[in-house]
Amino acid sequence: MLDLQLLRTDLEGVARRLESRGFALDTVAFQELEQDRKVTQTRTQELQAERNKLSKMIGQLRGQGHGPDDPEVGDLMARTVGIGDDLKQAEEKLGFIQLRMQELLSGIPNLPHESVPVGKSEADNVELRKVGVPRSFDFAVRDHVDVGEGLKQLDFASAGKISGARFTLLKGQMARMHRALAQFMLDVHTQEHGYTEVYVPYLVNADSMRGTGQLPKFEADLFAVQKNENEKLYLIPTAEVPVTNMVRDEIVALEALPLKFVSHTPCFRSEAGSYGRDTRGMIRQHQFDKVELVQMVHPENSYQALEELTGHAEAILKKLDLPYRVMALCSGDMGFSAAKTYDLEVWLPAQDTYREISSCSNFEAFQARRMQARFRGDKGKPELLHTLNGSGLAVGRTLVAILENYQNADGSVSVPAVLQPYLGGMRKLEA
RNA sequence: GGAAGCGUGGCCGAGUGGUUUAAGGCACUUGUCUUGAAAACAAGCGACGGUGAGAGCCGUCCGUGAGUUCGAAUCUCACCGCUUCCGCCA
Repeated sequence: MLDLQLLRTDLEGVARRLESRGFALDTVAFQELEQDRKVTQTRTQELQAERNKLSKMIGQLRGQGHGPDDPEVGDLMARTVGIGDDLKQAEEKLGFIQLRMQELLSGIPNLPHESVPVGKSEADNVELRKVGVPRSFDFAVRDHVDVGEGLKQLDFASAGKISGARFTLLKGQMARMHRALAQFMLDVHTQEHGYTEVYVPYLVNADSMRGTGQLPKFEADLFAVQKNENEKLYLIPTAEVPVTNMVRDEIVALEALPLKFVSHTPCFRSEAGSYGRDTRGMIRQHQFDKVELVQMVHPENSYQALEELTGHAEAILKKLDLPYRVMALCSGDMGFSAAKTYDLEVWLPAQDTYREISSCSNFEAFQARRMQARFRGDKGKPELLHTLNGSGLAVGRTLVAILENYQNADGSVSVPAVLQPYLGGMRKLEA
C-alpha cells in the first residue's frame, strides 16, 4: 500500500511513476473521493465534538447533584436531540468513503525504485552478471524429466493419478536429494549468513495475505480451504507470507534490527493464468518446496540489504556449482508489491536457456504499511520497517538444475560435492 | 467437542455508566549530582487521523464488530484469541 499522504501531495508524480509499470492510476476518481472524504470527515467530527461537549456538561451537573428532572439538565438533553441521527448518518457515509478509499489504495502497486530499468515485459529485463560456465556435453542432453524417469525416481504418472496435473512424486535417492537440498540451504543460511530458522503455519488467514499483498488482487492464484461458514484459510504460496507477517502489528526495538529469518516450506500455487506454460516436468507445480529468506530492516539499509540477500541466494548456486545469471527486473515485469527485484536464473542445458530459480525483492514500506510493521526510531517515534525477501532457493527447481547439469552419458547423475555429506557420502544417483 | 476464566498504551497493571485528560509502575528521553557510570532526585513520555503558517485545536482508539444511552474501558449480544481443566488425538 502506498502512503496516502503521498497521493494527496503529489498525485500526478505518483501516477507518472506507476505508468512505467503499465498501471493507470485513476486520478479523477481519487480526487473526487478525497474531496468527499474531507467534507464528510469534517462534518462527522464537528458533530462528535458537539455531542461530547453536551454530554460532558450533563455529566458535570449530575456530578454536582442535579437530578435527571432538573431543568438545567433537561435543557442540555433537549439540545442533544437530533445530533444522534445526524451523526449516525455522517459516520456511515464516512465509513463507506473510507472503505472505498481502502479498496482503491490496496489495488495500487508499489512505486518502482529509481534504479529499476524502465520496460514493458520480461524482454526488457537487464542482465547484470553471469556466473559460472555452462558445461559442454559430448552426448545428447536429456531434460530433467527424461533423466528422472530414466532413473525411475521421478513419477509423474503416480502424481497425476493421486492429485492431477502439476504435481510431482519423487522416490528413493531423488526424494532424499530433494530433502538434502533443503537441509543444505538451511544450514548455509543459518550458519554462514546469520539467519534464524523458523517453522511456520502453512495455512494462513486473510489478514496475513493482505499484509504481504496477495489479497485482495490475486485470490485466483491461491488455494484456500473453508475453515468455517465465514472464514477461509489460505495455503501459503511462499513462506514470505507467514514469515513477514510475524511483524504485523508489531513495534520492533531499533536494536533488534535487522531481523533475518529463513524458512523451509511447501508452497502452493494455483497458477491461474499460466495454462499451457511449462506443462512438462516440475518447473511449474501446484506444490513445491522452497527455502525463503526474509529480512525486516531499517529503511536506510534496505537497498544494501537487497544486495546482501541476493548474494546469500547466489551463494547456494555457487556452492552447488550451477551456472546462473542475475537479472534486474524492469518496471513492467516486477511483482505488485516490489520496489525492486533481482531474479536469479539458473542454466538449464536441455532448454538451452536460463530459468528463474530465485526472486529477491525489496518491498520498502509497501508491505509494512499494510501490516503496520514498525520499529521505534531514534526520536522514539514508530516508523515503518522495510521488508525484503528472496528464494534461497526454490528446492524443486534446484533439483531440476542438478539433474540436467550433472547428468552423465550412462543416465546417472553425479552428486554435487557439497551435497555428498547430506547423502551419506553418495556420489551418484543411479537406477 | 465440553466447562470456567481472561483480553487495557512498548511492557506490567488499576479502573463496574459521567470532572478519565485511562491511576501507578517498568522501560525510554532530558536535566541535576558524578572524573565516568550506577543510584537518587526532577521533568517529559501512547498510537492513528483531521485541521492549521505555527503554538495549538478537534476526532478516533481499552481484542473485533454490532447494540443500549445525552454519555460506554465499564452494560447487552455475537465473533476472535489466550489460559486452565475435561474429552479426543499424532
